[in-house]
Amino acid sequence: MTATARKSFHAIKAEMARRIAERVWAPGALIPGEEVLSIEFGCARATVNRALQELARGGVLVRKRKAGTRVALHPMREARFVIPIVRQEIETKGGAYQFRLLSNQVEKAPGDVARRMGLAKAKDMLHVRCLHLSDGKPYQYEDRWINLDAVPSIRGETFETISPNEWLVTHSPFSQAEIVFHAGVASAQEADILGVSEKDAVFIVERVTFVPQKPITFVRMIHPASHRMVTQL
Amino acid sequence: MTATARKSFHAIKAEMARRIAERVWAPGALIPGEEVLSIEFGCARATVNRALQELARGGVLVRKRKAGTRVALHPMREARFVIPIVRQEIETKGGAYQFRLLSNQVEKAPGDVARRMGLAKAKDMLHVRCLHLSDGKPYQYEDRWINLDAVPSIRGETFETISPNEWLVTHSPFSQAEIVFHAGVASAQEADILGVSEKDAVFIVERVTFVPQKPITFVRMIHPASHRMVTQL
DNA sequence: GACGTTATTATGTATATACATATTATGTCA
DNA sequence: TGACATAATATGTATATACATAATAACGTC
Repeated sequence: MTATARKSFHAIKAEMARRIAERVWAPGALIPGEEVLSIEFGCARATVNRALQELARGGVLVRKRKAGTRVALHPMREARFVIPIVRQEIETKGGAYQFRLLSNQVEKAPGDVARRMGLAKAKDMLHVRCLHLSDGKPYQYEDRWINLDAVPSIRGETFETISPNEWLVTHSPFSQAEIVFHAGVASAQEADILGVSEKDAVFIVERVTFVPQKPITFVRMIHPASHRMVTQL
Repeated sequence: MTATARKSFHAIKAEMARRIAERVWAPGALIPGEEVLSIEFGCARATVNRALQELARGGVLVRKRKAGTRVALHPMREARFVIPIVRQEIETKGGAYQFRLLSNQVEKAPGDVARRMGLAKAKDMLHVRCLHLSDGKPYQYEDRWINLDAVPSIRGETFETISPNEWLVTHSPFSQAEIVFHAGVASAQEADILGVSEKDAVFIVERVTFVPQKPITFVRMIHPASHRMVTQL
């Protein structure tokens, strides 16, 4: 590092992160304005701005017009999870991916499913159930309801070579989603499918996806208790 | 309203997101270069660049120098979770927060805890256990090990008015973390503390935080099965 | 045709400038 | 004093320009 400090916004961001971590800038403290910082770092205000904005997005800074920028008092740090398709998730972990279609038919959706999708009353939907395996062992049981009004072209699909998961991500991108994670107990049927004991703990992910104003699909994904969802930040 | 009615990068980003969602730009397809897009939208290249970069960060676009920008083939969408302080989490949900200190002493850390923190051999650490309650009901059982070398000033703390969680976020910001989520079964002790039945499913979050090269704390947070972790995107 | 070198090109970043916008601080008048 | 209009200010965004960088395409040599 030469006397003329590196001035890429990455370096500036790192230096500011260091100051926050080492409490040079204490939690809650007002830090210098962009103008001042740009002079200190010997760069343009836009460069400082970009570094500050990224730190603010990460939750360690709080910015308000006119009021200035301050170090977050309660750093509500945010973690980012990638939401891959199951096949990729398994293959990334080094497993051999397979999936097994368990059922695929049009049915009247139960009330709670319709409610989760924001629909006033139950209606016919495509109900697809399948099991994803890693190295031959059950990895995830997927129980999915698909709104045929939103994705009519899925009607004839047999899902013999492609899983509904993958079909949907490549044929019907969504713009909004709600994801819920929780722990639960395996029902008799679920335990049987996943090859675990009844009443065993399972890791459950539920996801509803939408295009503006229109629900596409509700899916409940169930993993054996051995599953780990990991993230770094 | 034409596509070029507004030219803020937000609007441009939204328009491009729409084109991706509606498959005007199909998955895997190469989209026009920044120069071309800036002409189409009637704005500067920098504006298009910002919109494209944000979409790329969100995972719907993949950019490579010289090769250009294409729509992600397998949109590894990313979800963002805020990691709030438990107290905030409870209060945000409208609960009355309380916490109860269960134990607070220096002990030799078990081997698996030391390993999780990247330490070669076990050593003395501060072991703090406490229970966080929402409206008087057990919400989270926190079992924490703190590396006294990294945070020596915590030694005398009694945690009578402030939880270790809150003490650490305000006194020792971290720069890296690894977070693991999974489902498990409550041990007899855990079940007793959380007020659930033994063998009930529980939602477990484990987190190790570091300052560069130095582990600060390992914490295991256990929620009753009724707990829901929710995110939108 | 197989190779290493060079040119080309799309994105990445920096800069000065300008104006927009939200919010606070200030001043005025009843 | 209190309500309300007005000025001041820090951040937010847009723009034209310039150069950096990575990856590909083109080329020439053997």
